Amino acid sequence: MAELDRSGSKPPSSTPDSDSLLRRLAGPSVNKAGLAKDQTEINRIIAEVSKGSKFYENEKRKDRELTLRIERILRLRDEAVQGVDLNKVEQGVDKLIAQLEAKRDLSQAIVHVDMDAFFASVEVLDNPELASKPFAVGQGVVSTASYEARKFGVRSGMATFVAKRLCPELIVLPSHFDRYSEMSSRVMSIFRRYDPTMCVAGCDEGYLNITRYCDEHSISPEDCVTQMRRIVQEETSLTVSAGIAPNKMLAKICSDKNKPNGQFKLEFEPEAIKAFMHDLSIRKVPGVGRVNERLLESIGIKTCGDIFRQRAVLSLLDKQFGLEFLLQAYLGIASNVVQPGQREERKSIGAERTFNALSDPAKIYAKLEEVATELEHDMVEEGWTGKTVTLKYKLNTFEVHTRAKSFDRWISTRKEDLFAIGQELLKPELPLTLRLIGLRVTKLKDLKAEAESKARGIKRFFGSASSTGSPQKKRRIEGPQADQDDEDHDHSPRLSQDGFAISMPGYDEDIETDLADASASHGAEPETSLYRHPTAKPKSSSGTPSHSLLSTPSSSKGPSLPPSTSPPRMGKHSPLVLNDSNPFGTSSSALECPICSRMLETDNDGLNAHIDFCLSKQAIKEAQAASLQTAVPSKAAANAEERGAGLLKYKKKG
DNA sequence: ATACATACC
DNA sequence: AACTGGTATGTAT
Repeated sequence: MAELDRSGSKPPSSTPDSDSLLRRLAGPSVNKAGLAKDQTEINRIIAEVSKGSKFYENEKRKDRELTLRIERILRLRDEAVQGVDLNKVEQGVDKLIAQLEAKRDLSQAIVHVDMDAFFASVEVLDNPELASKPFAVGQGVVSTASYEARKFGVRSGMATFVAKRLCPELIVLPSHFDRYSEMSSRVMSIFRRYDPTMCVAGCDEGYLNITRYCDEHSISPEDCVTQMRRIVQEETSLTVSAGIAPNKMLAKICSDKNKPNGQFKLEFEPEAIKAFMHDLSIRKVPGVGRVNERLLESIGIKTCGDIFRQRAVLSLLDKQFGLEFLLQAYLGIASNVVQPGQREERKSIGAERTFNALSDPAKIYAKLEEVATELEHDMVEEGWTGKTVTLKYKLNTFEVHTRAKSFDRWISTRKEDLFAIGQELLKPELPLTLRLIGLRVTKLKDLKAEAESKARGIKRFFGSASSTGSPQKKRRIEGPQADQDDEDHDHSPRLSQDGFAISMPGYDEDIETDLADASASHGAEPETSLYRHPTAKPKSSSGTPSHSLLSTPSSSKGPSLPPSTSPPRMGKHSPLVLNDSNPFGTSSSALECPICSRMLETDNDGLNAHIDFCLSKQAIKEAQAASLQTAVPSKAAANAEERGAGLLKYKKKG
């Protein structure tokens, strides 16, 4: 039954257990450093262990679909090539190549740093006995395997029961996210000594531009990185690998070259770079995963050098492969812009949870509510709202589906409302057996930025010019959309700033018990219900400035909407009784905050700082309060629909 | 606008 | 038995 498909060029007939399926099952991070066992043997064991499981069947399905897709592409290619002068096509591509080449910039020294087996290394710090033992971090799924475990074929992303089969001695540890987070911050702060504007890419990686540091310290990039890695090891006992190259893509590929505890510098010469890329597996290019690897392989592309050889076909199939992206990979050209991830770049926020398959709607809704609670927490904590809610669910067969709904108002972030929207999306699908449910909000609006700009406005109103030198306003020109990067097609991951999911057990807020009908819970919610999450941390006030507005959408991005907002409801206490005769005077001892009316032992600067803080909290609350009236109607409508006895009922299954 | 797939850590 | 979670992006319709 397990006949391997050894044909190179013809459409592979997807035998069960085809080569590609075995590779698929082996997980995304084969090709990673450190294996000893024969990979085909490993693949065999993995397939054997997974056989018959739902997961396995789903992988088989996806593999079949991929095979069909390849057949389609090959047909497309054969048609496209008909009666075409391939030389002409190549000439066209060569022009494009020349244009790309002209953009090559070798002036910046970019470093990609990557901590070695990060979670595992931290575990060793906390329990040295683990060193030299095969172990893995992560419960159901391996997050990180120790190098010892990797020798057995244990990989991140692998189910732990499979890993156990590959390595019966394997020790499986739970994750300790707080520890990783702490160590991550410590290491990152060392990196920042070399480039204060470094870009953190997940909890164990980052990009630095060390050009300036090297200039100022008259040190070579290699020595700089050697020193940096040594300091990390001295100060944290963690090891880091690094790649040094003229851009982010190359640096990332290079950091993998001498993986545990090593570094690699690429020559800053076009010829050296092209030679480096020429024999490199296409799979090493960030953005080319297993699927694209197989797609490209089907048209004869395994290495980056092959991109050039097949440029005519790629040009004809530009739509499916992305010619320019691949040519840049072939040339080793990519962005060298290194910036800290910007808050305003965030595109979505969500939460999801996997559980043992459930069919009972009540239980499914309970899970949905958990997820809504978690999402509310994150959205409030981080100050976001948005306009589109997407429900995601995974059947017990591992098939994934999504259902989305957009609003023309900013949605409420109350868990009851998120839950109601999710319920509305899920209900019509219902008789289902699910193993995962999730909610995600997109079309975001940054309530913190808004709050702060509001704070600025109010401050101005109070005349607190405070020339005496209150906290520098980081004036940041927003007017003319300053140049923007003219070529930062950044394909590199821009992952969560702190890198960690907050899915820790223990903060589950009380789950309200209205599973069936969320409408019960809102009507007369006292305003104070918005004041949950009193755990506001004072850190927030330092953030970035920005512009105004809240709630009503009008133009979703318009920078300068007039604050049609009601002035902060400081109402009751508004009289700003500052000090006797000198309302805006400089130094005084006891000042009353006009917002929260607390008496503060501070001077004017201190008061201003406090007002900033107070207003930003206040504005967030108001924004959320304002949006409360928003999403609710949709739910009301949904209820109306249901009650409306069959006028417009959702299609019920079965 | 929505659904789905792919990728990355 | 058992196969994550969060975010971004591209493509098709």
